[in-house]
Amino acid sequence: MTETQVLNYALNQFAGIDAAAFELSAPYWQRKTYGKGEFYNEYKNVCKYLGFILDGVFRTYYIDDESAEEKNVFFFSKNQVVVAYKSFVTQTPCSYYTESMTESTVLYIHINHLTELYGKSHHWERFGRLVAETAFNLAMNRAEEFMFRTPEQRYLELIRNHPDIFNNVPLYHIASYLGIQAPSLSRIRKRMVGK
Amino acid sequence: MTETQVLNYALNQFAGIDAAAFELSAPYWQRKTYGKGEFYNEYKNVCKYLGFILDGVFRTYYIDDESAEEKNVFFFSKNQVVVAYKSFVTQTPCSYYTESMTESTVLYIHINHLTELYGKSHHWERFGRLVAETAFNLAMNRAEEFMFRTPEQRYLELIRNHPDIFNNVPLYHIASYLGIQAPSLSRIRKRMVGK
DNA sequence: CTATATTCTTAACCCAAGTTAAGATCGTCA
DNA sequence: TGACGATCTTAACTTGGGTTAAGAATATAG
Repeated sequence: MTETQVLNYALNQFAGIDAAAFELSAPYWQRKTYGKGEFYNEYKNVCKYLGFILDGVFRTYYIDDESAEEKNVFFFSKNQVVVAYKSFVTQTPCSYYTESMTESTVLYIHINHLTELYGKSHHWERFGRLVAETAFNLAMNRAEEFMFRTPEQRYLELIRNHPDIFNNVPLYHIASYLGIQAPSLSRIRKRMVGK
Repeated sequence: MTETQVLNYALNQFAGIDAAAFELSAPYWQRKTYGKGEFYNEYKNVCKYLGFILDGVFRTYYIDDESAEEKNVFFFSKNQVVVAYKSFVTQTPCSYYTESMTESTVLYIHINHLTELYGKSHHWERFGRLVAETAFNLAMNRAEEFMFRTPEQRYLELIRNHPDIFNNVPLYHIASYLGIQAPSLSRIRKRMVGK
């Protein structure tokens, strides 16, 4: 299966993009590989591309002014869209950094081309709406994790729902994602051995 | 100014809905008043209406299975849209309760009518997109408050950004919204007197 | 204006996460 | 294999929120 076929299949699964609709977009997709630590988009940059991850893991993080600490906000992995959503849809500077945590491969499309596709086919409009809903769900899930769950519950849910991330990311990055310090995660893990 | 004019003006401000586009929607808007404690939408119900608050304050809350506690998720007040967004766009049962905290007046429209309007005018499509973006921003802001701010910082930002809510809602509801218990909020307030 | 309910604060104690620094473990590559 | 860097755990101590229950302040209604 070629990379283009992988993309076509994934877009079909995600938003019912059929062969004809995909054909419209074909000239616009570009391919890029990222080294470990390379940025997909940086703080204060406007995110101009929507990416589809063929392989690899990305993280979006915030740098706290006061503590100067990095706080992980989202992880994105294989067969998912990677984008700084708010920056992308409003074309305003981003508050976050999004970097590759591994060697990664991405197919990406420019916002102008995507906007063009919206006008050409309701399949692509549907895609746009589904990306918006996905972004909302991602943000809302994150809010709910913090509002309703303890760090220990968040840790267990991460393992259950995102084993791919848990297995490919150092624990100190996991801790940051869970909103706690590395020693706290160690204590949680130790506590849980008894259970 | 009639209530309809208020609505027209607000929709124009929010999404550039002009007189002609508003005219299309006019037959669909209905009016309802809510007593204190009355529900806009309940847990397990599908949210079928998008509301515009002419007057009053609503809260959306979650009931924690374990603690059986109510946890406030969002407040909605005058001149804002009130809706259980995820339930509304996916037409699936809601995880939350949304209730009126005061005597309130709402103009609301059924999802089927709104969908109809999407097809009739790009102004309404634009409105739909902006509601989606608003919902995303609301959820993302909430996630960011919990990921990056302390309870004290969240308290100060609530006062600064939403004085209308701060001034019209009992402190124990504020505490719940901030993700802490009432005694903790009291301690925070006490600490701050010195500053 | 008092009685009553609601809301807010306080106190005492507990517990989990933060902080800092040291040391253990793991991986990797020369 | 052995040494270095990266990652993970542990310890000791601090800090702030949770919990419970009591009491103070504030609204509201009769």
